[in-house]
Amino acid sequence: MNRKEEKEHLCEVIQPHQETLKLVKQAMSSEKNLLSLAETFNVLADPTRLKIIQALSIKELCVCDLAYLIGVSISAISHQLRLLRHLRLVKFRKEGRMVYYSLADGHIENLLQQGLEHVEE
Amino acid sequence: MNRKEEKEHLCEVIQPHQETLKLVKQAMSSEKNLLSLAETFNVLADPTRLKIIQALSIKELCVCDLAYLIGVSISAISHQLRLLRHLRLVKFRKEGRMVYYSLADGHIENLLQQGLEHVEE
DNA sequence: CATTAATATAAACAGTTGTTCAATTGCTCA
DNA sequence: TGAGCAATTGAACAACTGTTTATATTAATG
Repeated sequence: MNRKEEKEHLCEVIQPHQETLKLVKQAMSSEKNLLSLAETFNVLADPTRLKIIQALSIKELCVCDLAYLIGVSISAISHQLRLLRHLRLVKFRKEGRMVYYSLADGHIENLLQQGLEHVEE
Repeated sequence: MNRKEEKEHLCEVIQPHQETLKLVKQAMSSEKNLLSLAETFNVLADPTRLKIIQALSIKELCVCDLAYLIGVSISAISHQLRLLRHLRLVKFRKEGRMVYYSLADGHIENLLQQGLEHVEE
């Protein structure tokens, strides 16, 4: 009747799995870590950002070089760079009216590298 | 005048960066690999899928257990499982009217593990 | 100082994504 | 066989994302 308390276990086979659930629950990472990890992977889930990160892992580059190299508009690159900047994954250096970007964080570079090894098999 | 050929290098400082661009271009992964890698990371970019994958990396589970464990509806879990199935990342085993899922691919488990190490620091 | 070049930013748009709701399948057991 | 349950599926919807277009900012250059 009261459909408010339906967040209980839904299937009827509670007994056999109760133990398993307890076990798995204990072994799992914290909600906080999992959310944060999902965010990190999300950064790498877009081809443009992936290319930016790989390019910058090779060499410091200006916005225009990145746009040319990757083949998208300067505006699009600039938007992605802003995102990466806010996540503190890239840093920049101004030289006259040009802005040179480079990676600020070794972690993301590692993840990219490890991902590539999986893909290249 | 002819604005069709604007896909050339847009900034004027072509000379100094031409060499750099050639260098970086050579060092970068193929378009195909990068797209495929972005797709892989994309699977891990959603908290629900991340939790499903981690849970299954610990133990085989039925849909209902996953729903209960992760705290989302059975339908939502089932939709995500279909996606993971199509990507051949999970496999399943039917037992009566219940379906037990487990990981089909060690790669994704490795990536998850390596990601966690980065986050947990 | 006016102009032009290199970025940055804002608003808008199309495409995608994850969830919910409702209906359905396939199985078990009485 | 038919009632009930686990899981699947399709449609619909809201939220989000990446790009474009247009405009602004800042610095060199003549």
